[in-house]
Amino acid sequence: MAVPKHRVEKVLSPTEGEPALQATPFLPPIRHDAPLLTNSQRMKLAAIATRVHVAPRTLIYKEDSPATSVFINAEGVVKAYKDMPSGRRWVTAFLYPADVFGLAENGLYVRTAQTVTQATLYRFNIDVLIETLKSDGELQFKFLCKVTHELREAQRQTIAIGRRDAVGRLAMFIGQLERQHGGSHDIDLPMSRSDIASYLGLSLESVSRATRSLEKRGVVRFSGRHLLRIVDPVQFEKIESRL
Amino acid sequence: MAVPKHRVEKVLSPTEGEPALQATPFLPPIRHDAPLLTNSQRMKLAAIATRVHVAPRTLIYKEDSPATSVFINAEGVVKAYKDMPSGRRWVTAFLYPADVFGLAENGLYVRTAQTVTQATLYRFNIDVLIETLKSDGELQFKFLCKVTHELREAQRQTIAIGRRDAVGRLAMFIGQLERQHGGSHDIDLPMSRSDIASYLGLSLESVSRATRSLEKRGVVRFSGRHLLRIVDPVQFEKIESRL
DNA sequence: CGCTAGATTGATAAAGGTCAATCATTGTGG
DNA sequence: CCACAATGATTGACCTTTATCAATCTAGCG
Repeated sequence: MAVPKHRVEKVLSPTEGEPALQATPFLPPIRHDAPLLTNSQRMKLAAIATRVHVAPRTLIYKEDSPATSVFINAEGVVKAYKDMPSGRRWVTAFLYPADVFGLAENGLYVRTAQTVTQATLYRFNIDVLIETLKSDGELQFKFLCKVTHELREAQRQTIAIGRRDAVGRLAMFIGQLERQHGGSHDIDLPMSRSDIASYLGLSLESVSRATRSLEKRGVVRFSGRHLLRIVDPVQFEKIESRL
Repeated sequence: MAVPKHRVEKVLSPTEGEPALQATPFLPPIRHDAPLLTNSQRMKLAAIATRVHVAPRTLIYKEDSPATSVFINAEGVVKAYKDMPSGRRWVTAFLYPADVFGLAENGLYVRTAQTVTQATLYRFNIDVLIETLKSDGELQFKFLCKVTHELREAQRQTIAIGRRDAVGRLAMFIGQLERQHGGSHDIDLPMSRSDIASYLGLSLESVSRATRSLEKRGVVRFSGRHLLRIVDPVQFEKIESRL
């Protein structure tokens, strides 16, 4: 990560309960809200990480550049995207707190990562992290669970994208965010309509029409462009899961 | 896996070079064809696995059933799918040799898995595998690389699905298979058109029209319904990567 | 040799993409 | 504090593309 002139990156000291990983493990016990990492594992990770604070819209790394770091998000939203030759942009993932990102392929980053909101990140040197994981089977297993979890989420997103109707795609996206917010019906959409469109494989006009449609039907209600409430959860669920 | 009357499953002894895992690791050296696992790692895995042979169209496990095994494919093609409430079926992945599948979520399988062709599988007891991985950081790291690799592939598929045009989606699918076959321009499509449609989020009619279109344009040539050759790789590449 | 599941082809209608104009919001400088 | 610029969002008209429904065809297989 380049450090620009006006210092968008600040190094901070580690904090209680961080870094965290969110995942549904292979085997029970369930506890969706239970932290995946133990306290001592968090401390072990914190000891080899740098905790940094980054401003909104900051580039974290670029596609195809040499990968030196792996990140765990502690606070804020980050987007990972790929710019296609045509000029079209694909947002492949939004990273929320307790998400890992920056896993390289053959020493290079696969996507470009950029903050959406301001964010707090734990940055790991990739070699140090790999060595730490190899020498601690229990800790590495947590990472294995996490990546598997993200694989399943990616496949779920594929299903969402495969839907033909824009309203359905948007509903699935909102549903993801709802779960992210711990099931609250008040949901924050920090990203732009254009980012949502790039994520859902829609034109931004379609996203706009879809939000409008949900609002008109009385399913959701917007307060400004980035805050919404699901006012008819039953109807919402029906739209979300209708395939 | 239920063992039916006419014995679709046969237990065999391990074979040289198996089980294998295919993945591009985090860091170089590259070598796409290089095996991820060392000989001794393969032997270690073979020692805790059962090698089974299964007939075409055999159900391996069902969605939401208790997960007891993890599988590594050694030979043949397996599909993983989910049946939606509407009756629509989503094929989320085709598993080829050196692919892992059956990674559970909270003790339950996430998809249904079924052989497309006849297949040879290495079956692991999930508890035994987890213990083995936890106690061998190097081996577990190979699995971490593999799952990360599959995560990236899943995201690439999402991009493919996001394309609007049927011909483009099909081209990306054929491109995947081409890479799977080690870059040969002669490609085997063992799955049905209907499976391809479910995988690409298209109607099977659209898949049919798309194959027809590619053939008419002289980009590919079919020999029967399950064998094709890319006769114009330049044109093919153009269609595949046009976004 | 006919039967059956899978595949192809055709006609129609629905849905989103695209282009273009307008509106809203945020941030900036006077 | 306000006016204005600039970016982002919305709306409308039109067009392209695919899903759907229906009929027909083909390849395996008993």
